[in-house]
Amino acid sequence: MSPTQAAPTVRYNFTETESKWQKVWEERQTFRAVMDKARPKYYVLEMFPYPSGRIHMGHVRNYTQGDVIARYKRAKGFNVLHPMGWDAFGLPAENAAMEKKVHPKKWTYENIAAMKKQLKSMGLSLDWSRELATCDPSYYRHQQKMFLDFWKAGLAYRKEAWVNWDPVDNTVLANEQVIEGKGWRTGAPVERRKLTQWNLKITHFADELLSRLDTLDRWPEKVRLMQANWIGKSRGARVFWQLTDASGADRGKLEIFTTRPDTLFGASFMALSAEHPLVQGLAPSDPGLQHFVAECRKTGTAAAEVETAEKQGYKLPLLARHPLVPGMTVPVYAANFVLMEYGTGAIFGCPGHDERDHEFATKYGLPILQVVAPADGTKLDIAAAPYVEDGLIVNSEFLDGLGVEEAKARVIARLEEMGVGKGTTQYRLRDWLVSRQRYWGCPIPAIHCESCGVVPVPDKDLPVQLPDDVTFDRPGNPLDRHPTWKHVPCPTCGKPARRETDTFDTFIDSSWYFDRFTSPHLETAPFDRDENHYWMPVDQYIGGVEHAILHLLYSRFWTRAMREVQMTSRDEPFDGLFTQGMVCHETYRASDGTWLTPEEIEREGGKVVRLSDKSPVEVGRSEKMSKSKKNVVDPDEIIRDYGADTARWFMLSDSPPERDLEWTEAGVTGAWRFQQRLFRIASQAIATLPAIGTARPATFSDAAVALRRAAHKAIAGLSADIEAFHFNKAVARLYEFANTIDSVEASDDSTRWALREALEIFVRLIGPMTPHLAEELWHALGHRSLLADAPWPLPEDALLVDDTVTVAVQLNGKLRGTISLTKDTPKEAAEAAALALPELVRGLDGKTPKRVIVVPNRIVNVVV
RNA sequence: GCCCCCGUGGCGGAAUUGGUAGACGCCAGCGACUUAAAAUCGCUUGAUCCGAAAGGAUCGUGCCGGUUCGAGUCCGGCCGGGGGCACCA
Repeated sequence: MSPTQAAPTVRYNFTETESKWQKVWEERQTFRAVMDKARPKYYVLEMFPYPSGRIHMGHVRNYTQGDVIARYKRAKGFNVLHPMGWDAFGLPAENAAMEKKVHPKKWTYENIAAMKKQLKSMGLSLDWSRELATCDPSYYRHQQKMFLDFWKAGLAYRKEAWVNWDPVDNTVLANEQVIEGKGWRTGAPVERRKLTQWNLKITHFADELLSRLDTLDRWPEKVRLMQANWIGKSRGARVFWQLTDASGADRGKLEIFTTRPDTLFGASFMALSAEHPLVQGLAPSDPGLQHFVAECRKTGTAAAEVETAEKQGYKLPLLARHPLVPGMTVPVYAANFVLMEYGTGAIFGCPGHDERDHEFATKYGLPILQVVAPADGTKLDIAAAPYVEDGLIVNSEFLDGLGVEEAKARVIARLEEMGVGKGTTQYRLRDWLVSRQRYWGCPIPAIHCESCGVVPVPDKDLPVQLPDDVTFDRPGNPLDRHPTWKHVPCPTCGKPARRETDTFDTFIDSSWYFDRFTSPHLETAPFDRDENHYWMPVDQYIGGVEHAILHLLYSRFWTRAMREVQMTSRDEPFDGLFTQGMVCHETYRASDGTWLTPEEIEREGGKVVRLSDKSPVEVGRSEKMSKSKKNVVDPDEIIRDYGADTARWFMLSDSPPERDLEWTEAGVTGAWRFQQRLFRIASQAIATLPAIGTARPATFSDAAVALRRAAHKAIAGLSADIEAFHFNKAVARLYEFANTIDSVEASDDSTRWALREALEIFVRLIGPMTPHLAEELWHALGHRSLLADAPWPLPEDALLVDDTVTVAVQLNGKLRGTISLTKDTPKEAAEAAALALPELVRGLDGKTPKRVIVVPNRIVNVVV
């Protein structure tokens, strides 16, 4: 297109334009979701943020992806629910209270206000009327009620157990929140403490949580695998061993769990956890054992420690009678490598076929028996190394000659017959420990009474509200030391009693917020059944992979718990899940080793130097943006300098959304230039376009047809890309389409008509990604309605297929050239055309083809 | 240790079911416009070799091997990077 003479450079004023359209969307309540059973719904949700104070680039990426889906589905005619809220309870608020002397509530709500403003500047198609914060009593009162229902149904219980204690946050942690022996937030090595704590019975659903993973076909394989491993199902057997003391007197039964009952004839000792009740019972009268138990407790659970820790045992004054070999007894040990939490806290040692047992037996001079032999007859030195592979059973009476799997079945049958064992399934998953000794969380609605025990808070007294007047001048739980809050009469007998001062793990808050979004203002129940039934499940959930186990498993559990108490009939909360990658940036280090922010450096030639004194800077690899490495870029500044559309466009370009994205200055300016270029192309073209609604020409010029093909193919391609979360490909496709539009010479009426069509399509296609620019251009094209309300364009099928195709011609699989053929040219004709290709003739060098393979519309391969 | 994922130009990355490897973008280089710069526009850009040029040849998707008319894609074995779990019996 020829620019008008001396045309001033058209500049797109994003600041003005973006706030203009944001205001229009807000005034018209464009994105407000209302239940309409006549229309298909689509629920798009991004994991809601913790109100830390400012949004970061990870949020920008997450919400941009969600917004593309939401706006696209909306244009496709779905009734879209796209809400936003705040995961507002949690420790940072308490830490701020201690450091900055500001109340957690004030701190949290100020952060929410600041972040809401930031999110609004991104131009997200959110229904803000459904906003919620989990720290609001109007939210957590329902949570307390649900917990009481679960308690009544036997899904919540109190138990004394060895638990993980985070010494920095001064609270217990659930198993899922201990990563490599360290607290998930603090990174401090966790300690073992024996405490009575509230638990939710997630293990009740272990099998279902595992088997239903197979049906979640719109979840990443990786997440399903991680959950499956976490649940950790093992088939095996429980075996009962009769215990005696040295004199042969009966000392009761010992139950062990094993996944290798086939090796039972190889048993040479029993090992019990130091926390096993039997050991605990013997310890008081045995100072040596007491000392051993104390030593075991000291050993941490950190990976490095566990790896290097030597196997230790303490021989108990007991013998165990082999259930299948009359007269045979084995010694019984307390051992440091047996976990109380798994199985029965006791194992039988088979050193011939287990690494750990082998190490233990070698150390204590216990017999090492071979009961499995390699199927190929290879002789083994079983004293030197255990044999853990598959093979045939030997030295095992009725099991001899059987394969491992068959032997397992046979021995279980025999154990059951004799009443000394049974086949069982064991899970690695433990119940969810939900008590936290912290203030800024949802109070657990229970009351401890000396005579009545632990009693639920009556419904009429809900919600149990957090008191505001608390102090943070000392470590520990402010609720516990509050002068009056915990002192209440027992609801059952009326005598003085004590309120539970622990609060819930904040992962409970996030286990049902998606349900609450379906009727966020309902006071009488967590949600309206009808609304919930219409909107749920979440059709597309988007968030970080770091919640693969934690939040996503807890939410799946909570949904089932609600089903158990008849609140819903649903099994699964999230139909589709997408896990986005992190936002990374190069790291910079000054010569003195301190980290520098991207603003503190500059590039001079090929060198990177410090802005302040031009000293050299060491450029490190790209890592996740983090305050400690200072490699952060503030979304606010990007939006101010380049606009929300540029930030969004860059987030979607280049990197596939599930992979990590490297944030670069060059990438952002590139995205910005494209916004400007688009605006220019469109603005210049619009002057030459026929008026809106001009009748479609009867015939099209070749140029017009080519443009129309490009436009309609772009619709089909882009739709497919968005549905598949291939945003980077969608962006590339839009670049190509823009290049095509830019190169058009609109020299006749049909081409000008096609150009308007192409621009209108283009603007609608970029709508989900750069909504402000798209809305502005839509308006400039002459539309009076909002692009946000415009339907997605429909491609004309006839324009999606080409009438000529380029076919590759190969000689022995190597490309010699290409030929242009009409689509669906018969094989014979294609072969003839290929054989006539000069490059092929030259390559053939007079030889006769032995065979010609023709793949229609694709390739002709000539073999000699 | 066990389980899983990923290795494609200077970079981010494309490439239906095996069928023209490198789309699109970034960076870089050259040129146009300009007094100049910025902005913008145009061209070049996997490697090596032959040729003045047009053009041509060979190699090339981490490495080795296999299946196939044909392999980035499938199979086997290595090497490298990342993630999850971890004394789970």
